[in-house]
Amino acid sequence: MEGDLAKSALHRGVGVALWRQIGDEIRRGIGAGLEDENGRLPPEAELAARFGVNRHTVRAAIAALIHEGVLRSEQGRGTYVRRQKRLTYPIGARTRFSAGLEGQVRERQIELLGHTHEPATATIATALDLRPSEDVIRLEMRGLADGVPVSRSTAWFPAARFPDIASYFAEKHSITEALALSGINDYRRASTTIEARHADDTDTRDLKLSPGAIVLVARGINVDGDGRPIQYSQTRFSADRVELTVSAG
Amino acid sequence: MEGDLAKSALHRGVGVALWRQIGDEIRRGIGAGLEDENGRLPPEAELAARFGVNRHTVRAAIAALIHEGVLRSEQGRGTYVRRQKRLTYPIGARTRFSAGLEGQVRERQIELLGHTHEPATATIATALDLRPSEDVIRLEMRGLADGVPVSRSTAWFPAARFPDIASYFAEKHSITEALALSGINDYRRASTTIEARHADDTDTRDLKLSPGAIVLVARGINVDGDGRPIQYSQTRFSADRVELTVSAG
DNA sequence: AACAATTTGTCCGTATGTATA
DNA sequence: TTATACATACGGACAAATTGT
Repeated sequence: MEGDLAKSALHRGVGVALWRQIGDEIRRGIGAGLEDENGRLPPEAELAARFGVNRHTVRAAIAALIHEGVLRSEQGRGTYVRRQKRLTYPIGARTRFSAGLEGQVRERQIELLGHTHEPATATIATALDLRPSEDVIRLEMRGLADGVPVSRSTAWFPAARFPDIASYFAEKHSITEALALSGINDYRRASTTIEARHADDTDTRDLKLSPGAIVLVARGINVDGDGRPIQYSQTRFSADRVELTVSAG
Repeated sequence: MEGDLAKSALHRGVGVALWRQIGDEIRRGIGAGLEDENGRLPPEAELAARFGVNRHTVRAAIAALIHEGVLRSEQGRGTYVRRQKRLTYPIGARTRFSAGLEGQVRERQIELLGHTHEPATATIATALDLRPSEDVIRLEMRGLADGVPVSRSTAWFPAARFPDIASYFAEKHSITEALALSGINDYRRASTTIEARHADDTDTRDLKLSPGAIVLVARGINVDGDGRPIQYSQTRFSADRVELTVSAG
C-alpha cells in the first residue's frame, strides 16, 4: 500500500503535463518507501518503466524537483532525496503559531512584511464582533524555519483596543508578546477552520513555492479571558513543508 | 482584496496548462466576489481580458468546471455557479465522522467498500500500541453527502479485541455503533494530524475527482475510556467540497 | 413585431509545447 | 539529432440564443 507507485495511473489531456504528474507522485512517494535507506531514488530507467513513460519525461520531472530543492542528483551515482522532514504545527486552544516548533527546527523567526490601519470588511467585522467598518489593524507576516519560508499569515486586530500592536510586534516579533504589551496576558484560540487549495500568486512569491503547489489555509479567532475576540487570522502553510496536528483539549 | 483576479499572474511552461490555472482561479474566486448576486460569472470575453489570455483558453477552463459540476452555462445568457456550499467537518476530542453534519446535508451515508484481516504494519502497530505484526482488521469506507462522495477513509482495529467489527459496521453503517456492539460505549479522539496533497488514482476514482484535485488527509487515533488505542484511521476529504474545523476543547 | 446588443457555441487555421520513438 | 503525433494557446469569423429597446 505504501509507496506503491506502480498502480498509480497517469492521465493525458487533463491540463497537467505528464512530467509534472510524475513529479507529484515522486514527491508523495518520498518518505513512503520510494527511496532506499540512503535516500537514493530508483534509476531513471526503472522509474520510466514503472510509470510507463519515456525516460526523458522522468528526467523532466526530476529536473523540476531538483530546481525546487527536493532532490539532488550526481552523475553516475544516482538521484538522492534532500532530507527535509515535514514540520508539525500544533492547533488547539493554546495555539501559538510562534511556539510549538521546539525540537523540530534550530531557528525560527517571524518577519513583519507590512501593516495597515483600515476599516474592517464584513467578514472581519463579524469575526471580531465589531460594528461594520470599524477600524482594524492588519499585520502581514511570514514565518521561517531555519531560513525556509513555511507560513504566511495575515492578522486583524480591533484598532480601538490595540492601537500599537504593529509597533509592539515589530519590536518583539511575537504575537503573544505584542498582545502582552497591550495588556492581554492570556488568550485562547476559540475556533480554527482548515481548508486546502492551490497556491495563488502571493503564496508562490512569499513562500517560494512552485506554481501549482498546495497550501493549507487555517483561519482562526483568538479571544481574551472574557471570551471577547481580539484577533482574527488567516495563515497559509506550504503543504509540502507542514502538517497540522490537533491535540485533544 | 477579495475576488481580485486581475493581479493574479499566470505561469507558462511550468507543466500546468493555462486553462487549468484559470480554472483554479475561478474556483477560488467563487464566493469571494467573482460572481454577481445571481451567481453569474463575468462574460468569457471579460475574463479573457482580465487574465490576459484568449477567450478559447477561458472557455477550456469553464468547460472543465462544468464537467466537474461547479458551473453551468446557457447560450446567450451567461455562465452561472451551481450553488454548493462547502461542508464543514468538526475535528476534536468528540469527533465522530458520521455525525457533525446535521443541518448541512439532507442525507448522509457511509458505505463499506471492503474489509480485510491482516498483520499490522510498523506504522499501524505503533499507533495502536500493538506488538509488531499482531493482527488488525482494516475497513475501507466511503462517506457520501446527498449522494456526493466527500470522504474516503481507511480504519484499522486490533483484531484480538474487535473480531466482529466488520460485520457490526456492515449492519449499522456507523463506527460509533459498531464499537458500541463491541462493548465500547465511549471513546475520544486522542490526536489528529492534517496534511494536504494532490489526489492519487484511488482518490480520483472513489471520490469522483478530476486529476490534479486536492485532498485533505486527516490521520487520527481513537482511544477508549482508559486511554488505550482502539482505532487508527486515515481519511481523505475532497478539498473542494470540505473544510475542517477545530472547535475549542 | 422587428431590431440591436450581448453572450455563448462552433468552425477555421496556425504556432508552440509535450511526449514518444 | 530528427521525425511524428497530440495537446495547448492564439486569432479571427460567424452562428445561435437571450435580452432590451
